[in-house]
Amino acid sequence: MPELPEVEVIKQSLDRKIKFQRINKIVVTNRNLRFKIPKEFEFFLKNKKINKITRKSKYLIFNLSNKTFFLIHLGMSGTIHLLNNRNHNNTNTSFYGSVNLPLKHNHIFIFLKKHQVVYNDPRRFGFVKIVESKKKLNLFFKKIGPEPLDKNFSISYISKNLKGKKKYIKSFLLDQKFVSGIGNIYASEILFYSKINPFKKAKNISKEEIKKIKYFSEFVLKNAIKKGGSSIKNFLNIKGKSGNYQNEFKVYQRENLNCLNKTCYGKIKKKITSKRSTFFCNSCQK
DNA sequence: AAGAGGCCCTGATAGC
DNA sequence: TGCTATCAGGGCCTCT
Repeated sequence: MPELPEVEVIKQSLDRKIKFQRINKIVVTNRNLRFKIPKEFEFFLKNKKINKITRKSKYLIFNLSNKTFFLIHLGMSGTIHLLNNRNHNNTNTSFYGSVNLPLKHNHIFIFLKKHQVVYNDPRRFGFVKIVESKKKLNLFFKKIGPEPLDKNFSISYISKNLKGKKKYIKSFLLDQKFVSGIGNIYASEILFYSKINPFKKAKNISKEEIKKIKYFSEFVLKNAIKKGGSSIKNFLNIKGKSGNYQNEFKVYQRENLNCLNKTCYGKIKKKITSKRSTFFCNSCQK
């Protein structure tokens, strides 16, 4: 579900609300996420203070008091719910008095002094990870490429990686080892702004096009963050509010509609590659 | 060895 | 109404 902007929105509000609180208790009701939650998970988190919450690509990172870390990846359908202890009675009813916690698929409950953090994930493609040191954290993220917002995502880095590659440019944008944080929605959107056909092979992407990819990757993600992320189905920030970026989509889920580029009379097409829908204008994306 | 596809899982929606 | 098929914001693993 969530790509970088949605995770960033969650990160910002979580950091504001639960920073400096201590973890009093953990309850795991289903350990079978993408990876099985290890036995020592609860012990690892108990009594640790949350110093701050950060983000790297699509991962939420809880920075804990003893220089350890706790990561959450939301997969396709994961959501975080924050319950305020003042407004509920510990029986999963409501938070902030208005939005209900889903009835099913609440797998992890983290009890803090003032709040409860609840991890919900119907499809269970998400996962959590405990990391014992900064060194191990760096090692883990070594497998993952720079974000579009990162200065390492440079023209020369992109050129070097695309060189001679037969893979479609869209697959590249989805490859987290090359660039991290972009998912299926924003890949289509970025290529539309860049006027590049998603099925163009990486080796045929020109220098000018690389510049556009770099520019619009950052542009699209930053805009999406500003709008509170995209809410397609069930993305809500921790206050239960949906994002607005879905109203800005130029191609995603706009199959057979007119191209929104004012000078173009094309229609938006949908094509599947590696089981993922790809949306594009076959007239102005060359 | 790069790159495509299968698979993990539940829920919403479309079509008959 | 009730069934079946298809599709979803992801990423790891296997096969060619």
